[in-house]
Amino acid sequence: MTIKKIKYHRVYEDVIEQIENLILEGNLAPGDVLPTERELAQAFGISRGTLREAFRILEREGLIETRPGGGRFLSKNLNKAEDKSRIIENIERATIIELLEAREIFETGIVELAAKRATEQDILEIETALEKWGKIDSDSDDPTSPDQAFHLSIAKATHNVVLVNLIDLHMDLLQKTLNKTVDIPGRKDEVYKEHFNILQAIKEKDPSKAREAILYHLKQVKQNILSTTNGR
Amino acid sequence: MTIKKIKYHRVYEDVIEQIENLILEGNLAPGDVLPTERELAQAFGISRGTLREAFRILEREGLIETRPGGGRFLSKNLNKAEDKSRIIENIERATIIELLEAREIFETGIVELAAKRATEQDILEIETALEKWGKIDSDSDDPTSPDQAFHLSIAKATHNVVLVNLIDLHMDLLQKTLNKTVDIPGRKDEVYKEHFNILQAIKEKDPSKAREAILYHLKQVKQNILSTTNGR
DNA sequence: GTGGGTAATTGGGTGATCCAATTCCATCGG
DNA sequence: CCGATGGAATTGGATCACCCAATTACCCAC
Repeated sequence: MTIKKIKYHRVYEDVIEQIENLILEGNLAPGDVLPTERELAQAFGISRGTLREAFRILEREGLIETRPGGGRFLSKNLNKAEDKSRIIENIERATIIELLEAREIFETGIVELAAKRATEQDILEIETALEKWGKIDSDSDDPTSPDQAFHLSIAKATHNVVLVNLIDLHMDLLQKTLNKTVDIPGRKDEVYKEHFNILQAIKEKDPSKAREAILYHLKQVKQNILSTTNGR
Repeated sequence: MTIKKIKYHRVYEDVIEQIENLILEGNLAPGDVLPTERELAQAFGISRGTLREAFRILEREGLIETRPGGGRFLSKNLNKAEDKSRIIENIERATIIELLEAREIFETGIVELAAKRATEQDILEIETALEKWGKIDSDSDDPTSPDQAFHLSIAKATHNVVLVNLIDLHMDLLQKTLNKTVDIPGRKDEVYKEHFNILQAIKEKDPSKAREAILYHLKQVKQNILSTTNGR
């Protein structure tokens, strides 16, 4: 039997959940005013202070708005507000396979764009990132952040903030798993070579060559990950 | 002179900002224990209750962790915690051009995958979504959500949660702008036709045909948007 | 040392209390 | 009759004193 962490129960979290449920069940409509702090506190059987902690969170998430002296009411765009944080949470729960698959799709697009658009300055930054990767020795504590930096520098060459941030997010989520693959003997040099080829294609402004280079790289990464994990 | 909205000043927001600054300036390192509630409250010159409201937020954002009876300490991965919410904010600030460009990249990948993987059930759901789009009349108040549903149903056919959520996010962000393009005379029927072609290609399990169909559709969408806006 | 018990510390939560902004309504003036 | 006005009640913002439960630190017996 596995050992479960005992999670401390916070009252305010219950309250948040209950209020969220009320909203989702449609018992409360956008724009509706909520009962007063004092009423709700009594109804929930908790103190005003605790209730307000819950409201602070709901406020931050955009579910409710507060008019001091006036009252609290549901904000109009309740669904979207919550969706956005949920989207990231959903992505976090994805399997590595799914992440890699998505990454393959948009990183091929990124390198193609980068090959078309990279300025001399962009290329310089990619080179710098590549060199940092070359310098790390395997005892270094965090070998993936240079890798992140390399892929990020390429994304930046597209001059598209959406693509930059998507890669950013993905590298973050993959980081823990990627760490393990660097330990594979000889893998570090291979990665350097693969990165080098990508850079080369971008320098030559050859989108299809860049595409092939990143596809090969991602294929290797995938293989290495699968050999060190069980796919989650 | 323009009239500025008077923003109500919440004490707890100040506290959050100050603590965040302390962290960013490096005066506090990951893992460090924070002073006790009582000490900090006194230092800030506020009550414990207010201070705790601030901590609730910081806790939710993953910056700090709390051990009841133990104390509060900075969580190890402070940078990432904040990054994640920032990533979405960054994407929200992107121009429409950038959004469309990114979407082109990964929606082509999505339809290709969908064409390979769609089950009969998936195709049924895409058809249903398409029919709903056919039924709306232009006076309807929200013509884009059927459009969203269509593209979302295709993403679902990839059986990859990452791709589903990425499309979800993008459609959300594009929604406001897309609304306008439907008003263009005759555009509604064209969109139906374009959607139909995409579905057809998926039914035929023909990835490259699906790719062409979505590329054509996105090209049209882009043109229509550019004709109704000025690119932001 | 090790284990266990005890006291101090710390966050969790409550309730009474005051303040400031908002809302509501009765009142007054035209 | 109707709109402006000026309190009074209401409501969220914040504080303070207080108690509880979990954690921690420490000392002592073995």
